[in-house]
Amino acid sequence: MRTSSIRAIRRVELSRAAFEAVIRYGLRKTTLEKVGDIAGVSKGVVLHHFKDKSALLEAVFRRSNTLLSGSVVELYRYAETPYERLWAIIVANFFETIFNRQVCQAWVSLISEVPHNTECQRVQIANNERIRSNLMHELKHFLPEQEAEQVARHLGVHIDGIWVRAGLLPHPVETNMAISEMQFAIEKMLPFDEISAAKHKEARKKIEAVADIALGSKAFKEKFLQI
Amino acid sequence: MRTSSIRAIRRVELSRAAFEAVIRYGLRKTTLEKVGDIAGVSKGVVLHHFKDKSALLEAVFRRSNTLLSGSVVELYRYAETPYERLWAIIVANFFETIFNRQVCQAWVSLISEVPHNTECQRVQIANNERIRSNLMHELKHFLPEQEAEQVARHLGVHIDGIWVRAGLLPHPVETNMAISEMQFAIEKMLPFDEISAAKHKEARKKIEAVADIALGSKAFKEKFLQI
DNA sequence: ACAAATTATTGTCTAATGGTAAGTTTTATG
DNA sequence: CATAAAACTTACCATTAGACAATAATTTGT
Repeated sequence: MRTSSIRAIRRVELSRAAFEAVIRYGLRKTTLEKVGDIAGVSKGVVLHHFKDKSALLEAVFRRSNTLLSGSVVELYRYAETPYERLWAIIVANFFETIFNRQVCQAWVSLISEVPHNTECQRVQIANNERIRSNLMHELKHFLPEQEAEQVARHLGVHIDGIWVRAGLLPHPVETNMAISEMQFAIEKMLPFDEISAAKHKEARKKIEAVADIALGSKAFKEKFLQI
Repeated sequence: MRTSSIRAIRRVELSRAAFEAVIRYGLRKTTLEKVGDIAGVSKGVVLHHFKDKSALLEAVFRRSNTLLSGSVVELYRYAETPYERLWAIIVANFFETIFNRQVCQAWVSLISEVPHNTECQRVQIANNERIRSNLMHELKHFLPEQEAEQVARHLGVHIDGIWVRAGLLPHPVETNMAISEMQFAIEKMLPFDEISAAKHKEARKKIEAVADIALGSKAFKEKFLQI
């Protein structure tokens, strides 16, 4: 059916517009009319496709999380060892396309919706759990189960922390800076000898190179910016 | 003059009411009228004392940060060694009075104001910088300058991360859990032998005991809940 | 190809909200 | 007590979220 496809397209257009509105005006000053203006339609259309403002924000929230998890999945495809997969998770979470001042600011604005919106809560928890489980899967190769769990939780929380900081600080946080802070934690928390240090270094380098091609490609960006 | 003191009292009452409103309804559903209701005054009074809604939220933001830094300062008074001062910073940031689901949720809601409100930004940055500098001061006793800086930044960011998680998760995050997660990071990032391990353990224990008395006291709570 | 049904879109209406401005009461001070 | 300043109230306006009905476009069944 094309009807449902049109509906799907409109919903995507509108949540993109809402995302843009949150970036431009902040959550509190984002109105349905401004969202409509950005999307080039009237306010009524927005409410035709989304039950209410909360439902729209839910969609925006889900959209930005899909962006993130999509990047991880994409980079994962090129990672061949536990070292590389670990770095794929880190690098994907801080790649410029999604980790930049605007997106982080929007994310910081949007999470304020979580405490009083169970659907956003669900999305957020699923997202945390996914990253934790991804990390856990790789860390088991380097650490005993119990310690791997602690490190996985630590790294997951720390990713959130860096994102919040990036959204709150007035100056942009460099991708390289963020990844290096994660590396600092990994070096302290994983067993490090000359061999593993070299493997980590190599893995980070390879994954960063792959990311520029895989996540930076026009094809991937378009796939993402449209869906 | 008593006039200005009345004004000061009202501003405190109103920002407390606004804080309560954010906890109850979430930032987006917090209206000036609801704030007035909680404070037992009409909406006009709120706007008489605060230029507009942004100014009110700024005050709420500043108030919650004062709560936090006040706890650190208070606990610091009882800490006598670098170990104890380090743990005072950690424990103060996660003491039940300020680290609980409601307050964390309110904090998560309020930080969405930061990106588009320079005054909130100023407060937030000052707060981050204060904690970083506090940590740095103690960590210099355990690590060389450069590494101490990295660890200080890491711990500071991680505190934010735990706060965000506590605000986003549907179940409460235990004080003990949060502090133990910080301890995990400290154990990994500071030099640990039998002697220092014992000193850390002792310091944490002492400071936690002191916190129950110093921060849990009725006098301190009243001083805080009123000012 | 065409009528019926479904879907997209717009415009209108209401209640609630942020904010203003004018007016009233209370308080401080000479 | 008089007067000025501050605290507070009320009435009001523009904007907003959201409901709803009317209209245009599009798909589907025949």
